[in-house]
Amino acid sequence: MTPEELADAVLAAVRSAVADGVLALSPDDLPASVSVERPKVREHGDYATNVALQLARPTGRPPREVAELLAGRLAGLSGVARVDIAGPGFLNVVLDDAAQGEIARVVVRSGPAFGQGDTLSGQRFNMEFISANPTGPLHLGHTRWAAVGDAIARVLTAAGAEVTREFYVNDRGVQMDRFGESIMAAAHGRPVPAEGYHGAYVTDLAAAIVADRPELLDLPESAQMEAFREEGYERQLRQQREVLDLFRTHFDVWYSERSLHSSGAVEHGLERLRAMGHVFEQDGAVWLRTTDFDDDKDRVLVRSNGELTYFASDTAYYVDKRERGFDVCIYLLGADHHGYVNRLRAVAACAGDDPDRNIEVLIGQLVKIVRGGEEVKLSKRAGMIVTLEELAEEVGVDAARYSLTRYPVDSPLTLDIQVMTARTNDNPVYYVQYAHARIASVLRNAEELGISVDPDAFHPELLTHDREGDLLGALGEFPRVVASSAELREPHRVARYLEDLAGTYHRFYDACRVLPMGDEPVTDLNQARLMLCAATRQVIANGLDLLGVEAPARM
RNA sequence: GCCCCCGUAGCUCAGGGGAUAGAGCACCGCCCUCCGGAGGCGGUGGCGCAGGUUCGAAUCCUGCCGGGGGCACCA
Repeated sequence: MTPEELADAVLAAVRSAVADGVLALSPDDLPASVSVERPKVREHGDYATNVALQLARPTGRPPREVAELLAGRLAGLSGVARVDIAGPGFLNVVLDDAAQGEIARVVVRSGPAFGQGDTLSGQRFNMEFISANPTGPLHLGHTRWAAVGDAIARVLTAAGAEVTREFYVNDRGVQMDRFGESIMAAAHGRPVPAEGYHGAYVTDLAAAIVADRPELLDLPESAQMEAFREEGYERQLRQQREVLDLFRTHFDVWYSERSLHSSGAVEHGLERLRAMGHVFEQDGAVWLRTTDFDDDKDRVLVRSNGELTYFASDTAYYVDKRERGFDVCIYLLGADHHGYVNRLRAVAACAGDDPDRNIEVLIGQLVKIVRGGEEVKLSKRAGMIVTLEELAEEVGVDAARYSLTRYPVDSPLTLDIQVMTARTNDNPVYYVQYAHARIASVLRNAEELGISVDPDAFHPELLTHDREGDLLGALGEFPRVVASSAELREPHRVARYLEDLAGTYHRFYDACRVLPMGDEPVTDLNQARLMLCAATRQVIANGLDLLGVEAPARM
């Protein structure tokens, strides 16, 4: 019996108690769902629910009395061995061994689909992240968003949502000209302007462009700058895409800011806001009255010199996303952009949307990187940057993605390159992958012995050992971990769960012999434990996949 | 000045109102007669402070203290 099935059964018990008149509860107070959780302490049963405590107030009865009413109804369920009332009114449910062991069969039968749910089905999400300027390589901060944004998208998809990953290309604005000027200067061997881009990549870019198109050097100054700018743009964007592909982060849409302007989307967006009545003119500029919706100050859309602001693009872009049919627009931004939260939410409100539903701005704290405890300084302007590419090469894509997704994004992060490459318990990705490889090895050995994983020849009631029960319980948690990770946009929960699961497996493995020893005959218990191994392997693989990390059969 | 994030074990961090607050590292002591020791077992040790809400608070609210980040007709 899975926890979800038990939760449904508990709810049914509540409903029947109300229908029979033993529990006085108005329909409004009937809970939509009940919480069933895995207690931390074994003595508290396989599952515990606090419904009785929650129903005490609306029914006007002491919690333990409510608990007793429900306990009787639950005890009769098939698969339930015992129901205890504990503490203030918890219901502690003990499953019979067969009902608990069934989870292994469910997992193996479901395969890669185990853990997927439908809590978000029917909802369309636009997940925008990274959105870097195409003026340089992706750096460490982008790397965090690449890993986390992609993992959020995966988790949302697993919860049934339809997700589009989108990268907004900031290919408009003065930084593009600075970029072009920088490349042009480097191409001529001149010093790059102070306001320009100074990384070594600029010199490389200039050399590559000149090698391919030497005729650019003969163009007049301003045409030349534009030519270098456009060449640099195209190459830099391509480089970003290639590196992201390598990092297993694939975008569905690369949305150019220029196209937003050339398509008329900006005018259209502004018209929309004007129609909603939140646009006004003052001091020769056009403003959006975001203060109508909790922003600190109103924001300029069109400067007094007639130029559109970056904010105007953002605004039109949001309107455009919604018109493309997305229910929820998620933005993943760095902490240095936290001031944008209120104004973006205000944009949604100005467009007539619900800022609590149609837009979500997730703020990620910054990443610091150290090497053996010594900080590696980041400065894009000075050219001393740690790029996504370098990090992935140095520590590997798996270690980088895992290390970046195992923490909540709202906590600042310090990563030690030495730890990320360590093949020890310091490095959780190895701990989890090792568990997977270890199981794969057992499964290989089983195959050589002619023992197959067969859900039809499985005796769940034989899994009676405490360590087996722990493992089965942990496997049953996975779908809810996925659902809550999706709901909260917190994929790190999956990582933490996997670490816990790996530990639970190692303890099981240590206590329970899976395969027959020597030339002993193959027993049903061997088969049952093998099924448990196969189920655990499946869940680890499914979980790692949600993080974009590989599940190796050998290491 | 205003806004955001963070204060949990010696260190790095988990803990979306629940029962005895967890993990890894570090330190001490154990476990190789066969399935991967990249593993397992045991020990030491903690919620910044003060109120409030609740049957119940690390978790929610308020204030304070301490640390980090941010305020634009920049992009």
